[in-house]
Amino acid sequence: MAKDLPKRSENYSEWYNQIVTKADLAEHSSVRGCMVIKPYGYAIWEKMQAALDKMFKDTGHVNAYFPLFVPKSFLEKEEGHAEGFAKECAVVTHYRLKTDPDNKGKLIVDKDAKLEEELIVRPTSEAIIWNTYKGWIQSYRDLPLLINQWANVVRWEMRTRLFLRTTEFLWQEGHTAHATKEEAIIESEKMLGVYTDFAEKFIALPVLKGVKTAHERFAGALETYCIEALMQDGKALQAGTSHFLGQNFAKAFDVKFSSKEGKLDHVWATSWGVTTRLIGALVMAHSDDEGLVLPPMLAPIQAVIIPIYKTEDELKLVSEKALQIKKDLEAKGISVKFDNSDNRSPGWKFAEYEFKGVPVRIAIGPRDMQNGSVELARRDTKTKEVVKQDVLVEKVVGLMKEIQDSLFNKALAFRKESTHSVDTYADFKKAIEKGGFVYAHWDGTSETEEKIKEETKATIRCIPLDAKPESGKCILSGKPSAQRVVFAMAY
RNA sequence: CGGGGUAUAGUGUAAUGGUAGCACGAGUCCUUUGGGAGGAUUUAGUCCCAGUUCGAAUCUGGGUACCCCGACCA
Repeated sequence: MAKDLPKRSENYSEWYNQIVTKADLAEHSSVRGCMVIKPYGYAIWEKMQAALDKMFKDTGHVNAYFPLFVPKSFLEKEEGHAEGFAKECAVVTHYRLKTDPDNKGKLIVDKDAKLEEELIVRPTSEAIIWNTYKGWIQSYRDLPLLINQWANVVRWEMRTRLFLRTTEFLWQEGHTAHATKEEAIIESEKMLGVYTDFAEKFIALPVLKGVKTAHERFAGALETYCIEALMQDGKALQAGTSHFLGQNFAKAFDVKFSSKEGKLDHVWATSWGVTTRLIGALVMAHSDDEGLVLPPMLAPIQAVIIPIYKTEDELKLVSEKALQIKKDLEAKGISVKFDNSDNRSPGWKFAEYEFKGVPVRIAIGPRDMQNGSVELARRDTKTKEVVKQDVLVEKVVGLMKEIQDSLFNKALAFRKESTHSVDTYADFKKAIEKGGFVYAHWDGTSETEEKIKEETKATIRCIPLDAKPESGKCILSGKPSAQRVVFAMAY
């Protein structure tokens, strides 16, 4: 392997780091904890954005944009929220620099330019948004208010990893206001459903829907819904969250509406988000020891055409055919790259596009010109076949769906074989050691949850929404439990 | 934020305190092209700031960044 990629089985985290950097998705920037998302990685994000944005619009949401800065006093207003985020905030204290009189060419903070009130770089936007919503909502006629924003946020993390956890990251955050509790709960569950559809249909990643325990709940929420995915190393990754915020923010920011009956009441809120972390999930879910594997629905390049030739004449003939194929495929909505660069050998190109996870490769050379064929290779299974040119378009269109489905089914099968149910603490420890999702009974207390985390490092990923009630005994305390919850080692 | 480690050309790596070298890459030219082609030639580097020394990539102090292990987390 010319890229010298470590095997997943030998060093999973190094394998991940190298795929991200060598497939040109992202690199470390010279700013601590921050990454540069490179064009190929950003193209994946743009495809995610396009798909999600449509799903949000289709469910009645509109986009808006709120400021990057949050006055400290706003962040303070919702107590739980403030406590939860205080430890990881970047704070702006001054608004001006000046040249250093003692050190020419250097800039220093101008002490005279201290802000009256510090500004927090948003770790999330509830505070600034609810402060704004106060002016927008007076009547039940203003509700529901269904707004999303695409933005960057900053959370000052101790340890960072490309896409999975960086100091600054990109996301979308939906913030909605409703007249009734029921409607807000329906909204937060609906958006969890949107995330589930997106994960399964686009990322080809099966996810568990559930609610977080009190301990893992979003700061300021009454209920946090989540989708949890399983990565190939057996660790869980939270892929999206949706929060039912109750009236906490409405009360903190005094957002009231008058109902049809003329009664004043605080509105009910939700917020929900997914981040560029999804790109990390995508990499860890499908890629293999040969590099990145992208599901067709999110691949920036869905098919690459590589010409093979010896002479100029051959190149001309092959190019004509290749361009025709490109046009035909594009007419079917498939994004195609024809790589006719002459400074790389075909072999090099094969390896390169394989590493970058392009789902389908079409090679066409003089031999194919004679036979009316092409060589068609798929990235996920690494299989090749020779197909006739006249059925190629149809074949590739079919492959897009086939590869997408196959990736999902493979991930689903992996999750199935990595999911276990246990009834004793000893079995639990063994199962956690092996990795994967572990269903076990839990007595519902934070004490038990924390003790299990201390002893095994496993956390409760979620209380699954679709689980059947099943009475049993808590694996640690032996106290009664009404249903199993999902434990795992997590990112 | 605590413990440990690392920092040399675009990348990866060498160099007892004494001429900074090698490979890959990149540029140019020629031959090549059905699974990471070959030759010729050119290119470029000691993380930053101090200190010790006749002399520092090498020793000392400080800074910064990255990696690993913990605590925190989308």
